[in-house]
Amino acid sequence: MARIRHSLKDVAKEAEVSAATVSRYLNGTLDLPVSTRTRIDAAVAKLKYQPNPHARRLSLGKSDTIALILPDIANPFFAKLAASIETAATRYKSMVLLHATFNMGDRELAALRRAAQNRVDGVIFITNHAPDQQVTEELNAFGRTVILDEDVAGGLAPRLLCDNEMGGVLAGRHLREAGHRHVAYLGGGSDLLSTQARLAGLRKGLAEGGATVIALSLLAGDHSPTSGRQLAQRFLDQTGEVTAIFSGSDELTIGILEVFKERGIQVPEDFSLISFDDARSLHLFAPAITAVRQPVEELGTRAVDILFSDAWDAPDFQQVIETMPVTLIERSSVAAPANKKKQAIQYNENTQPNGDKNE
Amino acid sequence: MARIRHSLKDVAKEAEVSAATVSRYLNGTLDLPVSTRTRIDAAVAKLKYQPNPHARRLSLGKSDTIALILPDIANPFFAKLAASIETAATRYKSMVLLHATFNMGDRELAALRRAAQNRVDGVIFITNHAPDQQVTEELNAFGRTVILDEDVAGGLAPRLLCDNEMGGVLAGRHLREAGHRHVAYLGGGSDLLSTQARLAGLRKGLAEGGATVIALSLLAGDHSPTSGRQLAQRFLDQTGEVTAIFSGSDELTIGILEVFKERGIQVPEDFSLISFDDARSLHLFAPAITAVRQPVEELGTRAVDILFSDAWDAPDFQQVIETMPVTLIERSSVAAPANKKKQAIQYNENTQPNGDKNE
DNA sequence: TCGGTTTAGTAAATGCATTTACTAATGAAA
DNA sequence: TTTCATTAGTAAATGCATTTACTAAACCGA
Repeated sequence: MARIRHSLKDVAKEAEVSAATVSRYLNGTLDLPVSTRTRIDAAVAKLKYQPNPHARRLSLGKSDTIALILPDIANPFFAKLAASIETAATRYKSMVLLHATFNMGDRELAALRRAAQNRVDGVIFITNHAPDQQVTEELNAFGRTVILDEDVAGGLAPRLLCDNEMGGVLAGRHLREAGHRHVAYLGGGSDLLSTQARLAGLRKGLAEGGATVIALSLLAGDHSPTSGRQLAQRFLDQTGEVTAIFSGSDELTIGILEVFKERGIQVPEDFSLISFDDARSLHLFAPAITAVRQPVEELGTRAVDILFSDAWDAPDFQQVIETMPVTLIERSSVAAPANKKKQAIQYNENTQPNGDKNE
Repeated sequence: MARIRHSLKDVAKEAEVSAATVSRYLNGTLDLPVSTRTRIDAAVAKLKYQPNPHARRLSLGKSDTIALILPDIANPFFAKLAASIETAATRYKSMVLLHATFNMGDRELAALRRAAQNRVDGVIFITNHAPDQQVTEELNAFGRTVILDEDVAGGLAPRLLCDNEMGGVLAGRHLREAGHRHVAYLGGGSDLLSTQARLAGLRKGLAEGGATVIALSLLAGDHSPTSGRQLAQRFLDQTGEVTAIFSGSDELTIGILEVFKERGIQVPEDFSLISFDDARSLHLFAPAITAVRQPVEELGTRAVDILFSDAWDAPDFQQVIETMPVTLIERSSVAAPANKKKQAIQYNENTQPNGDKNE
């Protein structure tokens, strides 16, 4: 029942000094003789004084708060990211305001506006689609944003991404070493820079050593099990010679596995599979799923560190792109390609032959 | 580059009225003739006026913000809860401040204090351990808290829980019907009311129809894979006649399955298993895990509705306990008990751990 | 003792929206 | 014509911490 709130003025009266004195003493901007100090301390203790944060923020124009804008906190990858961000923010005595956008432009815009309006100390922005111009503008207008996980074309802010291309390379190399030559990438939208980087990496990894490979890419709008299901269905309708799948996220993998399970398709017997993110408990899946793991924790921590770094005035800080390494976690979803005769495929426009070195 | 911020005064000057007029008009507390209205609208548009939220909050003493205090946002169950809470809060034009406590009393205390200090409009409090007195006091001192998911003894706040006892009953009944008579509950601390309710339910469900049963309970401090591993290890050391396990959460289930996998123990051949929460993709596990599902989404939405309901002045509102129904999702982790009385106890120490631990 | 420097503070302005209590002017009814 | 009611507003107080610019007094050295 700590009902009555006391203000600085009350403390000042109690300690028989001015409010300014109390404020400055409490903020360490004023040295005082022991006697005064004692009186103020006593008054603070007696009245259980705690500065009113709203007044404080009004006065200081800042909020001890950062905004975390992300597609969906129920997605385990973002949940883990959020966890490490929250923990890191606590170290900077900052609180975290959560905004889920579901990749909808208007929500992204609303969240950004709200953040700016609230004078948050910084924004961590994560999106899974190529945001429209308005969003980018709002983003750029706000001074202190870190773009995390997915690049935003035209965004004027430091970026922190995982090494998407390397992820593709690791997957491609691993599949090639298992004997695969025809691989499908089922992933997020083709307008995403991460998609492009991963695909490029995949091709590179597959082609290492001069193998002739085909990487088919089926792309979906978002990283969700629902999209995964759709992609899996489309994939099964036009699989051709493909023997392995590189999935763009655990979320997609879920959908893919669901469809496979329903149709009685076996991994890795029928198709090998590599996932991306490794934020779910893939090691307990049937079969345990091999995946490219993003360094989730490090990404979150580092994003906050960047936000609170004092390099923001540096000339090209808004241009900085930082990349964190990914690792391949080998489990049981990759095997040698099945030796099954299938009908020849017609490649549609999505199909891109790659590599033509000698062999 | 929306650099210059304009205040109410600027708008007033521009529209040639007083600040009070603008404020009252904007807040709908003042009817104005069209001419004045037009001038104000024009001024607002021209200056792109947006009220300074800090000033607003200082003035109103409220914050359009609720605090969500939970053990760990990386836990999928809480992540889903957070997602539905955030969505619901948005409907009330409220933002969500995230605080992870890792079930540590001091963090809970700090988060609660911070919330109170920040004059948040409400708190949703989730804990997984029996909080100490200080926490309970702080909780009670704050006027508007909903206790979610796990009861807090002595807490003066409306509670919203799932029907834990019914969860136990459903599990017990299902296991009994499969032929099990000796079941172990591996769950959270015994001081948790949820644990007691589930155990009671489990016994009830097992005993229905007059069967003689034994429910062994091994309890751990927290709902984490690490605890799950420990419990599984302890369980395997003293399993006795037990043929089935009821796990207190998906998190514990993860740990249990990891240990089983390492030791080559099969579910459901060696032991049947039922999990609680169903917030992970248990349907893709090997085997697909039967689980008691909590209505996560409804819990989150309802918690927010309670927070913003206007029943807070009602006499016994602080005493209300609301319960939501759970459902049993049958998958493939429950089978008839193994017929192996003897070998149940001794497991070869030399069994090779093979799976990787996630993390 | 003069001039300069610390020491120990303080008054007042700043950040800004909200709300209460009030006035001035116009119109309408008696 | 007087009076009441309505319309169209406004001044000032409230919420509260912070910071700048300043003073009064004590102290120190020459």
